[in-house]
Amino acid sequence: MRDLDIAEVAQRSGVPASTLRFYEEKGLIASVGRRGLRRLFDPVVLQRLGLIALGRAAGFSLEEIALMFAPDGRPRIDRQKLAAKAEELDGTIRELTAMRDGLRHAAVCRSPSHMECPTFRRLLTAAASGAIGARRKKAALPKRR
Amino acid sequence: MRDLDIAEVAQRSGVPASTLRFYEEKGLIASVGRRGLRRLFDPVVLQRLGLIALGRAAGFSLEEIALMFAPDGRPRIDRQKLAAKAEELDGTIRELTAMRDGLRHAAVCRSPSHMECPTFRRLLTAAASGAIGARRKKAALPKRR
DNA sequence: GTGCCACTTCAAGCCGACTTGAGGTCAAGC
DNA sequence: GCTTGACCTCAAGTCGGCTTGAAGTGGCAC
Repeated sequence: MRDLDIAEVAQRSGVPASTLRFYEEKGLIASVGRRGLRRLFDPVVLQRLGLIALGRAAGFSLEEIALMFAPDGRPRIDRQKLAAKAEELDGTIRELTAMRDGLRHAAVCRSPSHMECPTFRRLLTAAASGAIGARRKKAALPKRR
Repeated sequence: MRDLDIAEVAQRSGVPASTLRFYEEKGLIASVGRRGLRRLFDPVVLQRLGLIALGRAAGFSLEEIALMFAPDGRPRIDRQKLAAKAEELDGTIRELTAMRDGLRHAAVCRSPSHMECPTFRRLLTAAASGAIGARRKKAALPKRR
């Protein structure tokens, strides 16, 4: 397949051109050349963008993701890091599950005020102790066209 | 109990003084007066900080949390919002669970490269489709002294 | 050959939740 | 009464991941 210009990559990947330039600047992707000023990308960049999206979804930072590609551009995915991230996710899942159940209870609880509900108060204690202190970003909805 | 100065509140709550001032500015907490320049807080602020921590842990923004207190300062917690947040968490939990399982598999997978592993490729597809696009913040470790 | 306009660069802006720093004040202990 | 230093204010900085805007360029259709 022939090389793609940035608009084509954007269209096929769903990643905005501005983000592609940003990723190139950060060394996450590379263009194979130019036609005039315009970047040309090898179609293989699409797979790479997929890996980047996966890494982001798994909670890796762009910097961490960058380290997962060898200088030659081949993925060099570290199984230990994957396992560590899986463990991290597992912890987060447990916290979120506790929080979800607590919220669900609080939402239907018949105590006159939340302050009098033991379940709510347990949540409060847990939050104060930092046991469920994970701060999460809102899911940044992928802008699919 | 007598009023507390900001250092006492910080110490008892684990919330830095700078954050307490910030929260006051945002209307999340209020001081009851001053001794000279220094803020004095009613001890009830500690409970309030607990609620704020809980809200943050549940994924509410400071702005949303501010709306959960009536002008008189009493919590006015909306059961619908709690239920909605619980649903949101539930979705996140499902995504994270899929991701965790995928990562775990990828970490032990015997395929020569991740690209040849069907499980990994499935994850890739899911991430690309936005089905698991939740971006989460790292848990901001509570600075307990 | 010339006009269009999608691309280019570079700097700056944005978001949320705070933190940091400079410079000022004042209650309390000596 | 004077020093001390913990507090005060206000502005600016930080972090990550992008987006936006102004000003420039050059390939391609006509």
